[in-house]
Amino acid sequence: MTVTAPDRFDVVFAALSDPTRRSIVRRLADGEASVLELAEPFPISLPAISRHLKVLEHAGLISRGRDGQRRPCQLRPEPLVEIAAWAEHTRAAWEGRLDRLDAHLRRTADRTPSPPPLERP
Amino acid sequence: MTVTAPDRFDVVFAALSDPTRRSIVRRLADGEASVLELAEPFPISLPAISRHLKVLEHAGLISRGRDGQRRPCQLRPEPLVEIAAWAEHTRAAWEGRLDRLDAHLRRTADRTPSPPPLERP
DNA sequence: CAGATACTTCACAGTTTGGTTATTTAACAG
DNA sequence: CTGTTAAATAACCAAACTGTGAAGTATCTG
Repeated sequence: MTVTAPDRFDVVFAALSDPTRRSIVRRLADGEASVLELAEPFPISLPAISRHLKVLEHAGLISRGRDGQRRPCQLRPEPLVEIAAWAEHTRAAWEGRLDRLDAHLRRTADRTPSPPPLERP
Repeated sequence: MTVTAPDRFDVVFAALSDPTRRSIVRRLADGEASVLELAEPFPISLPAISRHLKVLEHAGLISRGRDGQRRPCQLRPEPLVEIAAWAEHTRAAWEGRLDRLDAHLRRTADRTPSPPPLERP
């Protein structure tokens, strides 16, 4: 049983690759907001915002409610946690490599005064 | 001076939005590899891999050396750290919100048996 | 009912992306 | 120099993405 969903990563990373959408996500971290409120800072049309929101929703990064004629958006942090874990896990695997561990030990374990970068003629 | 580069996030998230490229990144976490070695698991052409690698390089996720006629690729973990930090920071901001803190306290602090969702006729 | 407000959906245009095959460059092996 | 291997580049194509303005839907307001 996998802890992380199969391939929502595709759509989550894709969703976050757009600056407008990242900005919206950051905005929603401060609390829910309506579509118009979210659109306000951006110089693009409302339909464009609407589609950005659909992308974010499809990625599981937001959920939308209904409050009268407004459709308030809420951040859903789970995908953020998942991608952070993925990135961290990958970095950790990289850091755990023997060769790099080796290099790291060489740099830190003894106090040899940092071997000069082997100047070439 | 900013620690994180201005908008490499666009290109980093975009780079990671492709499953082939994520797979390559994971592979490189286990150590450097040549283009042919990286291409081996995938059913796509070598030029396609080459372009994937260019995308990853442009995102700062890999660097490439030269060893004879091979061009070994190496993972560069910095962007991974940056996006993990971004995601975590965003999640932390969300979690820090008063309303959610409030809700959280209501759920945990006292032991009221979860008020039924206010059924509507 | 007739607006007005808050969005969403539609139809279209320009750009980007991910793949292909064919060609080219670089380094090694005889 | 010749051939082979590793990889990059060029030219092209179909699909997906991001924007637009116009029209449609849903909810409040009078």
